Amino acid sequence: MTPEQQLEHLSQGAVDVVNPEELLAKLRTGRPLRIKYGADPSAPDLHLGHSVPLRRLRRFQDLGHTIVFIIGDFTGRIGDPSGRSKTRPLLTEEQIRANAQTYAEQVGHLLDVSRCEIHYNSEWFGQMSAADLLVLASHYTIARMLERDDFHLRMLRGVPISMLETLYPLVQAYDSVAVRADVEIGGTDQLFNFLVGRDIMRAYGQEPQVVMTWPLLVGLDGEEKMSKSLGNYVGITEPPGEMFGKLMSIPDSLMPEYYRLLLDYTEEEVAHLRARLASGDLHPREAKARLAQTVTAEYHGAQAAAQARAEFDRVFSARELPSEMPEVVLTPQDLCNDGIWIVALITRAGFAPSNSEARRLVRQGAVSLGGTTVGDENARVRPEEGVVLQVGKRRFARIRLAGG
RNA sequence: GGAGGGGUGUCCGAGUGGCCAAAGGAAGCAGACUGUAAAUCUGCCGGCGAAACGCCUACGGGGGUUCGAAUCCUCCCCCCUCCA
Repeated sequence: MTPEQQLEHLSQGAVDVVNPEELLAKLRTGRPLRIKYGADPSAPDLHLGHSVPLRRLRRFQDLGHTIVFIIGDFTGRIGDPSGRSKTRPLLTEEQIRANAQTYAEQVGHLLDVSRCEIHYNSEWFGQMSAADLLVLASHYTIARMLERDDFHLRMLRGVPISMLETLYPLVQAYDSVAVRADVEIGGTDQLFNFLVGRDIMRAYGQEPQVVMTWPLLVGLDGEEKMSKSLGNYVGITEPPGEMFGKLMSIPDSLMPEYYRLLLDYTEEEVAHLRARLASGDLHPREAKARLAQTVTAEYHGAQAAAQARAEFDRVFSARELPSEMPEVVLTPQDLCNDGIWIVALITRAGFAPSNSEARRLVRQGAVSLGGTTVGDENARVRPEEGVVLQVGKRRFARIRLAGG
């Protein structure tokens, strides 16, 4: 590939490239570029949102460039108290190592980790003196820091901003200095931080990194960005069935975006997809199933993905029982006298966190045993071996009777 | 340092002495429908309990006033705004 072609290939779908000429110049040197990617040491559960930039990193890697992961263990150990509602728990060194390990494993689904450089930013911040930190801080101004949209809004809304938070962008920027990054990539929410990186690199006499950002993947709710804390995510290590099912639950309106960010559809291809959906040429359900199957296949292989799809059709379209389900073992004592209380059975199966919740489910007609709805919350039941308890549309368990 | 405002359920947010397990919204769950765990509509949505207009827990934390407090007093912790 010529440098021009590489530029084209690498920036496909990017929102910001600051700036393309610099990247082209770097590519023309022919040397492997150093591509920085910051990893959060507190979130070892990678999800499809992370996969968007990770897939871009793969393109860089495939072209022979060097991926430099930076694990923010230094900052992770300080913790940021300003998170208002949820104070982030401080991480110990062991936790961070463990997280980094799982992180690497998960990234391994998308990249050749053995060819990546991995750094902990405590490598350089651990040595840094207070004086050094002040020098770093002197290179930036409060006014510029508060330009950041996030801070700006918080100021307007009266939401607290800690001093530490204002230091974060600088710390992150200095990471770029430490690893001599050529390019830093991430989500659009990182644009400001990345740009601070350019300024700080200049301040330390380095050529500024090229900054590239991609859209944030919207979560399953179709509203907020995908994140673990919002619970609207698909983890990349989730089993095929879960992954497929979760993807089938996205609002129809989200499909084009998912095709674009997860399947690398170009604008033209996305437009074509929209057209086919609008004309009725392609059924939305079919489009979503293909999306779900393709994504699932990327992490679990084509066969597992096809199975997940078949299973989904079976349970939700044909309303049949899933081929596999957890078991609940009942002992003779559980069934003593007149059987087991239906509510107790539900909580035993783990389908409700409290008796009250289980009662509600029964009242709402969500519970069935062996295909027969149990509508009386005070009912006592005496299930046979192998009978299936179903709660709602998607929770199933097979009853097993223990010997004696 | 001074003055003022505020901390409510998973989240946002009303509530200023009993009618408050606490309006409303979001999320979540369930039912109907369907093309799916989409969309839409309806219901539920602290716990315990056979049930109760029953008990327990809950409105930043402690103490107090009162027959009775999310609501009043007091001390403490935390946050915001303006001034310096």
